[in-house]
Amino acid sequence: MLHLDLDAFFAAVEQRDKPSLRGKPVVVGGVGGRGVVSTASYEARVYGVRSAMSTREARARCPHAAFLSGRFHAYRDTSQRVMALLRDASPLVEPLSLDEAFVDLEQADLPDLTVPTVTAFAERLRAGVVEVTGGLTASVGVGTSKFVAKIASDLDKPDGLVVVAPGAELELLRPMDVRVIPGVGPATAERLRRVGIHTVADLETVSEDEMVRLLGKASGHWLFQLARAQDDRPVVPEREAKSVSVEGTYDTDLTDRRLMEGLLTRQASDVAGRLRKHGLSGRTVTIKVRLHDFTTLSRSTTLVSPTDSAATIARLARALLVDLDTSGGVRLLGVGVSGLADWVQEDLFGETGQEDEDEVLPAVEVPHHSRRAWAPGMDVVHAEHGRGWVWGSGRGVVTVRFETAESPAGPVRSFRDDDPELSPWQPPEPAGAEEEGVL
DNA sequence: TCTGGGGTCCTAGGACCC
DNA sequence: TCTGGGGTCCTAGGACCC
Repeated sequence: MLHLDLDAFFAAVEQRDKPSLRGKPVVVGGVGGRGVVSTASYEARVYGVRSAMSTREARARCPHAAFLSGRFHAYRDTSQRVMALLRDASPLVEPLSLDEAFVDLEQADLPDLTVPTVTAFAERLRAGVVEVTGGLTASVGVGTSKFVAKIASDLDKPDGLVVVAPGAELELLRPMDVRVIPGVGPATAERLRRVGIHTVADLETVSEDEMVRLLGKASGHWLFQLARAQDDRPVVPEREAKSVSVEGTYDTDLTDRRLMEGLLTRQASDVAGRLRKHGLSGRTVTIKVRLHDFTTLSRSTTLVSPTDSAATIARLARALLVDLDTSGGVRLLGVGVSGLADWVQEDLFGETGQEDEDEVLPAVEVPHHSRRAWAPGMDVVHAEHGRGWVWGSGRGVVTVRFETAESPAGPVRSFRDDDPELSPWQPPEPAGAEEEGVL
């Protein structure tokens, strides 16, 4: 297995494209008041600038660095060249991000997998990266598993190569801090530290039961394996997306609910656009709200069938916000869709492809249907309170959320599902296409 | 005015069904 | 009136990765 990692990728692309930045500290990341560092060039790292550090702190540490917000099309373009190079070398390539990938060497066209052979192969790949990227360097690790290859690629950065010979894995790992293990972050490391586990060697002395008690089922079993360098995960070239989301942190905390609703509406529209672009739709809509004190809340709701409609996602997102107390101020808002399907729901509301975000659904009274299957999020109804939409149903009760002029996600009322006051809104056409109870 | 944005995976509790 | 399990789906939160 081979793991390749492009060195200080975003910053390196900037230095490649702007010669004046070469040899100088470059920081790519959020440049706003609440930005964080995405990548620091090695020149900036000398001053202690690190990924995930606030840009404010990075500026304090290295005021003369160039602070850039990033050009993602350039990064994507460069990444694609590297991935194409890797796929030339082996059909089994698994990109982990724009700057990282695993390559299955068993599928590469190599005479054998001895250390000298894979070393020469890896050096050719590294030279290839410099060539196709116009001068970027990569660090590469090779080992008998993903785990070992990934750790190896980290050992001689930047522009390095480490090949771990079969059988040498544990000797290499044992003295290392548990934090080197992918999946062991600050919280897990702290839990382990409290019971006196600092190194992989320490970890190896813990029984599997003990590990599960300490870290839970999945992590416990997994870490027990990794402590023994046991990892047979295959290279998975294509993964299906499981969610699509958009979020934003604002320079000053939000307090205006109408503004929050407007921002969620915009984000919903962005999410819907990305869903459509990839031919996806999803059933679960989630909002994320980070309060002024960094408390992070999420609220979600699941539709009967998947949607890619900006109006539907926006409506649900705004309604999910209603129950949250945001009076202390909100620093982040986000909208996501999960439960993805690779098909799109028949256009229930007769909406056209280019729906209007602030579209007002036509009010059409239709005869009352008793014992109808009310579909949360999908059924729009009329009652004396105005137009509303079904928020939940079951046990003969339908909950309706009404849209009012003051609030797009207004008051909630419950009805018996045969309440004559409820009349479902239905698309004006097509005639004869009525599907009673089926949504 | 510490603390981004886009993701994945796991856990735990409750509803619901058989 | 008291008392089963197992499985699945949903929601909320949290850890983690790049």
